[in-house]
Amino acid sequence: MSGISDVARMAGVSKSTASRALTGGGYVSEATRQRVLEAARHIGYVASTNAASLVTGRTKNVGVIIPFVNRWYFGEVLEGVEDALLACDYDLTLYNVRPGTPSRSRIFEHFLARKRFDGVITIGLDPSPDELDRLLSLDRPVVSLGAQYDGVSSVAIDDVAVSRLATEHLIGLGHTRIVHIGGERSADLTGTVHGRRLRGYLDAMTDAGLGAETLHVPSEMTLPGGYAAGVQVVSNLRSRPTAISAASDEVAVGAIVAARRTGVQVPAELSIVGVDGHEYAEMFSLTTVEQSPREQGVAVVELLMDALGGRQESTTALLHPTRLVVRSTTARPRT
Amino acid sequence: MSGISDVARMAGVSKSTASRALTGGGYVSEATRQRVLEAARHIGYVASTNAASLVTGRTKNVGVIIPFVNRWYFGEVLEGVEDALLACDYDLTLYNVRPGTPSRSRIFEHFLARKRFDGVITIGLDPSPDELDRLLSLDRPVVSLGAQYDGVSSVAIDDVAVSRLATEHLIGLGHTRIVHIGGERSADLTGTVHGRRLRGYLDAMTDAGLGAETLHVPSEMTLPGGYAAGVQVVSNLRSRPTAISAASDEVAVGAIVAARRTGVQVPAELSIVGVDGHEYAEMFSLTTVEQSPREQGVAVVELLMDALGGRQESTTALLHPTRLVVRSTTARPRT
DNA sequence: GTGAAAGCGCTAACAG
DNA sequence: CTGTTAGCGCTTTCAC
Repeated sequence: MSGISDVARMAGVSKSTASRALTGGGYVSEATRQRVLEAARHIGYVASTNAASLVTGRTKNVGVIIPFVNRWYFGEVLEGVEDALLACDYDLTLYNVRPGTPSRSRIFEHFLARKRFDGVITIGLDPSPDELDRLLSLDRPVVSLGAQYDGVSSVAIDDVAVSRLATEHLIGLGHTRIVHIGGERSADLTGTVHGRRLRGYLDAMTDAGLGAETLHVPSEMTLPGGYAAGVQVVSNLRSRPTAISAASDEVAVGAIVAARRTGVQVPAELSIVGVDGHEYAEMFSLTTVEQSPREQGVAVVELLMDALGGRQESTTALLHPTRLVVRSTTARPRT
Repeated sequence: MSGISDVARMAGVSKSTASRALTGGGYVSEATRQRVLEAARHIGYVASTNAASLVTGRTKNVGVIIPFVNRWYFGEVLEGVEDALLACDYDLTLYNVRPGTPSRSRIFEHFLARKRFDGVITIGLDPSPDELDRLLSLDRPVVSLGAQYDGVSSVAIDDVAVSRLATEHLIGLGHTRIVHIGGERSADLTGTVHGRRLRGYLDAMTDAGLGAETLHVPSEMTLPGGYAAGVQVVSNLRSRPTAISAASDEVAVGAIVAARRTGVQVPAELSIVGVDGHEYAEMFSLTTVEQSPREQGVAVVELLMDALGGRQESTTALLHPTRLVVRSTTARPRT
């Protein structure tokens, strides 16, 4: 448990000089700096971030608020964020706010208030007005990924465009009976990811003159969710579509599994396209629009670092460059 | 940014009395306590954990070291740990140490040394001797899940028994050509999860007099890993087994997907059994030995809390109660 | 360039 | 039961 005074004594300087040499602030002669560094290394000195925080107000820690850890997209983003944060010498404190759980409110009411971080990153968060209030009243920079609110810089995907692209791909192949799986029944078509993706589908259909053929089957944005919806879609032989536009890759994979269990070949008899660039896409012959969640994580950290580095006013939204790569395994409808 | 002195002033008491009332240490008259609490609530006072840590030495934070976030088992455990930690009023700092990455060494060498936690939880960590050294020299309680080292309390699964059970289930159905997918080629059969699971398979086969029929196809413990191995196993028609014992559910699901793409029905023509209790098991008709990773996460937090609460000597290993529930969808071999 | 002193916000003896 | 007095380990004016 050696402190900075030990280092100072060993190097034959005062605490303040040692501090300057270690943190890089103020003037220190090169010779002295070396001596201090050497001493620190020798006794394995590591500054108590705690004590430093107390005086500087900066914690070298950021809070990450994330609704799910165990969904592919979120897990992937989290790993990207962690990596990028480490590179900047920041620790990451995890706040897992699963919607509707008691821990979610405890986090917003209690844990965030401790302000053990210099800034906050929210991943795909859909905050209630109250939650948003608390977030903003933290008086720390907040950046968000995949959602936009006033006063918060964000990295955003153009969900409408992305989903539209997926749907247009299907239309381009000649499909007309295309159903969309994902989102909630009466979602607003702007405020949520699945809502915007539903919108992209609707837009594409309408533009292609297929507005009347439109069908939306709601589902949770998970693999089991996609499975359940897929079972429903495929089992109804009368209305069975020739293609499915899924709101996410997990949903799409679930739908594929459902189709296969029912004996429907994918993509031969049924074409399915998703959004995200899931690493399992290949295995399931899934056509998908690539998004690289990992890169999104890195991008949002960069944005936060900007905010921490003074640029306080940047509450502008930044559109993440979407790589619109469609893997071409989808089939034309049988005529 | 109101401090404890503001609360004290408002309640008409001294800082120390306010502190006692707030933290619950020492004697305070009920009347005073109420007055202080009221004042604190009124101005929305939240103690600076930082300052408190500086003097008490306790951070109300624990570090979680985990090699993967985006594998089902790990994600699930992480969510369990987070929940349990919140319930104890602890923050969770995430250290994602993917094997072989540069960030891994940076974490062990640099980040852990900051000691911003009261204790550490390692999840399925396979530390090098050097890493283990650093962990132990942290001078903080360390508990582990799924691995055992000297000087560290742990929650452990009986991997050998679990895998043996899975294999015996297959044998009981009448299978004799059973291959095991998982683990590395020359893994030691004690030090790693996949090694022990391989061992359980070998033990079961040997005990059933099938020692000569033994076949191990190595794979990464992931869905794509299981897929690749599954393709290999299924495509070799000559040696094609009638059943597969997989080292984890992800591997098993991968193998199932591989089999289906090759036109092999599962479980009709080929029986596959895994270990973990994956939530997708049902969807893939996977027979699995249930483990509830989430509960394991909770258990390991309990163990850490014990260690934090004084019980310093408890470096004993604790066996996690394994729920050996086999979902019976597996089929007998065709005769 | 370097050192002395003054806290950051809080808790923990120790008297009263 | 409550107030006073010291610091926790570090950074930061401000003289020198």
